[in-house]
This record gives sequence, structure tokens and C-alpha cells, in this order.
Amino acid sequence: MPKKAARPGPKGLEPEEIVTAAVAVLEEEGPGGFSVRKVAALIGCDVMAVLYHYKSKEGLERAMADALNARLVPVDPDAPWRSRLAELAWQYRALALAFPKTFPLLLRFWVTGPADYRHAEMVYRALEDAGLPDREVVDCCFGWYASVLGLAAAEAGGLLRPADAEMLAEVESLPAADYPITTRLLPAFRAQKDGRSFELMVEALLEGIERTLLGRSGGRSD
Amino acid sequence: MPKKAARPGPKGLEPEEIVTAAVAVLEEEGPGGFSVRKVAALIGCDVMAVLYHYKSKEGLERAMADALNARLVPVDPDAPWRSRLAELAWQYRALALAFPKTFPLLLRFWVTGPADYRHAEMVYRALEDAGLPDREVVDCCFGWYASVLGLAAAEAGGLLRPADAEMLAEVESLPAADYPITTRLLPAFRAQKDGRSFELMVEALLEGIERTLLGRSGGRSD
DNA sequence: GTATAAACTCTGCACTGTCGAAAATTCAAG
DNA sequence: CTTGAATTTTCGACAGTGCAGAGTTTATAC
Repeated sequence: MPKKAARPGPKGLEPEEIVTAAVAVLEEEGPGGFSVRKVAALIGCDVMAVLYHYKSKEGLERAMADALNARLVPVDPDAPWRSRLAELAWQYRALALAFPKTFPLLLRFWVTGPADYRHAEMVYRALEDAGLPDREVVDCCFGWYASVLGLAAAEAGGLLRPADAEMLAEVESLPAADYPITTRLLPAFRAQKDGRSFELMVEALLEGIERTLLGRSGGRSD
Repeated sequence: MPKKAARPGPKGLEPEEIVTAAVAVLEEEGPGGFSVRKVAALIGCDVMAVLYHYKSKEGLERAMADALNARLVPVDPDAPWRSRLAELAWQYRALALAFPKTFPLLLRFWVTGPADYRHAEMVYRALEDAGLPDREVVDCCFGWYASVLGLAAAEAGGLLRPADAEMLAEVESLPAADYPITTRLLPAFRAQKDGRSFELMVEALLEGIERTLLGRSGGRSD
């Protein structure tokens, strides 16, 4: 956050390319190996240069989170509200898969910056178009946001991806007496399909929103 | 994780009390100020003693996450499946509010250990009692888990709590032209009630699961 | 007693984020 | 072109970090 006007400066260091480099470092090194020094090394400047633009490491991470949010492309406001929300959800999933190490930052800084507000506006509009009363719109928006981010973060963490060999082995070694259903579901684990869980839950979420929130107050549907 | 038998040792240091101390430190100092040294200082032992029991800082954090999971009390298997899942969700919320700084670890290590498997078993059973076919049970379980954890983490992060003065001021300063709906919803922000968002979304989730997953395959409901 | 393995401590090292002050660069006014 | 102020970048230093390696203490088995 430059104080006043963005002057070129000796190196012509754009704050934007700092976050780009930072995301690259985080994706390559993982959360443990991420450090401001490595970011500075990547763009070839001093450590304190990057800490000057964003005041602290946490400030830089906030900016990284907002940079991810900024990649969301606005949805067509004329589409039905359900497909608008669904598309936003899938965009988050795509983001999580493309930047699995960076994505969790969105759960650490729940509200990241301007890009976040622009996104919230879209959700508010969709829920309003669905016919929800004002009070339920804000509650539902936050809840929807949290759920979808949770789902996407789970994808980034590998939870929703089809079970890998290591996880299957771990389940197999579980004592069948204590975990009867888990062990019986083993074939189903093997048959998991990529993205199915996400699809299922988004659909269920939207259906639930329409049924329980709209159902009782009798709104319209477009 | 002690290698073989848990022998007392010179200090009689129980691995369990290490994680307890670790959670205490994390809750007090926050994620930035959390360090293995402070944990060791709290229980009055050397740094390397705690790194001996859990192999690394990350190993300790994993154990902390599992310790949180272990606090979940099993639900009555005779209750209807919806109230079983709902109660589990609210237990997660309570956990998030009681340990707001520690809770995010559950999203970092999606599967934490034995306590996690025990919990999953309950969810599998509930979804099966609902009448879901095997394949949908596993997809839906992971998805439900991710959504609920996302919601609870949002509570821990303060997103779902009623808007505080700082957040309200930030929204007020938003350019009304770019964010027409957000600014118009300001009164609704002020009227937010604690826990309402969570309640709404859990209800919507369960309703959605029943409608979209059960509806098409015609299961029973108990 | 003595051997053995587990539980714990000490020392050291590479690395981290950030404070304070100095240096380099740009821009606008004279 | 010079001067002066503001912005951007660098330098040096410091306290604190996780952790590998080697050494020390302790409890149990023989």
C-alpha cells in the first residue's frame, strides 16, 4: 500500500508483481517454506523493499488472498440466480485447484479487500433476485460464502479428490469392528469420481436455500 | 507418538499435556506468536523434549487438531439422522468458538487422526440411515464435513458473528455507486443475530441433502 | 550389577520477520 | 540546472525460530 501517488522508484518495482512472485513462491515451496526473503530473491530486490510496499508479511499474505479473489470473473446478471451462484462456486473450486497452497489464505483472512466486496455484491444480488428478504440475504450470503470456501479448500487440501492409495491403505488398516460402516464403504471409496462431491454439495446447498428460505416466505424464482 | 511402550521417563512428561499446553499457548498468543519454545517454557522442559514426542512443529499441530476432534461427544444413534448431523455441526461450532485460534488447524490437516475416523463413522451411519446409496454416502460425507468446517471456521474468524463497528464503518465508506446492494443492506448488517447464519445454513444443507439426494432415489426417512 | 532402549537436555546452525537509519532515485519548483 | 522534499530501495543488526546431532539421564529386563 503505497502512501500517496505510485511513483516509479529506482527499480520501478510494481506492487502487483510482488504478489505474483509471492504466490509463485508459496505454490512452489508450500506454506512452510514460504518466506519474504525468497520472494525478494525471486524478483531480485532487498527483503525490506517488499516489506515496504506491504507493511508486514501478513500484509503481503492479505494482498495475495485478494489477488486470488480478483481472478474471479463477474457472472452474467441476467442468468438465473441459481446458476449464477453455482458458477461462482465452481470458479472458487477452479481457483483452489490452480493455487492449492495459496487458497487457504482466503480462509485465514475472511474479508481480503476490494475484490472481496465486489464478489459479495454479486452474491447479494443473486439472493435478492431469488426473493429473499433483506435479513436473510446477509445471513445467507455469509453462510453460503463460508460453505463454498470450505468445500473449495477441501478440494485444495485433497479431501474431496478421489482417495489415493495411501489413504485407502489407511482405511483398510482400520479395525473393522470399531469402524463397520467405514470399512464396508471401501469399494465406494475406490469408485469416487473427481468433482462429484463438490457438485453434489453445491446442488444440495442451492436446493436447500430455495426450499427452506424461499419456501417459507414464498418468493419468486427466475 | 512414542515409539513403543509409554514409559514414564525422567520427567514423567505425558504427551497429552503437551498438546494441552500447546493449545493454551496458541489460543493466548495467536498463530503468529505460537512457537514450540513457548510451549516448552509453559510446561518447564526443553524445546527438544516436545519435538521428541511429536517429530516436528507440524506434527504437534496435527496432534492439536486431533485433540480438538477428540472433544466431540458421540451423538445418540437412535435420534433421527437429521438431528444427529445437526448436533454434530453445532458441536463443531461450539468448538470453533471455544478455540478460535486452534480451530483453523482442522482445515489445514483435513484428516487429523483416529478421532477423525470415529467422527466420520457417525456421519456415514447417519447418511446411510437417511437412505443414501453407498456412493453418495461417501461423496456427501466429505462434502458435508467440508461445508460444516467452513461454516465453523468462519465463526471462529468472526465472519458470521454480527458485524462489529469497524466492519460497519468499512461498508459505509464503500462507494454506493459501485456497491448499491451492499450499501442498501446496511440496516440488515446491524440487525444480524448471533448464530442465525449458521442455523440457516445447516438447515438448508440438510434440507438440500434430503431433497436432491434422497428425492431422486426415493429413500426412507426416520 | 549391567545392558538396553526410551526419555530428555545441551549446543549449535541456518534461517526467519522486522526495526532504524542511511542511501539512491524521482519529481516539481526556483 | 540546481535545489529540496518525498518516495523508493538498500544496508546492517537483532531477537527469535525450527530442528539436526550428540550427549546425558532414567527406568526396566536380564
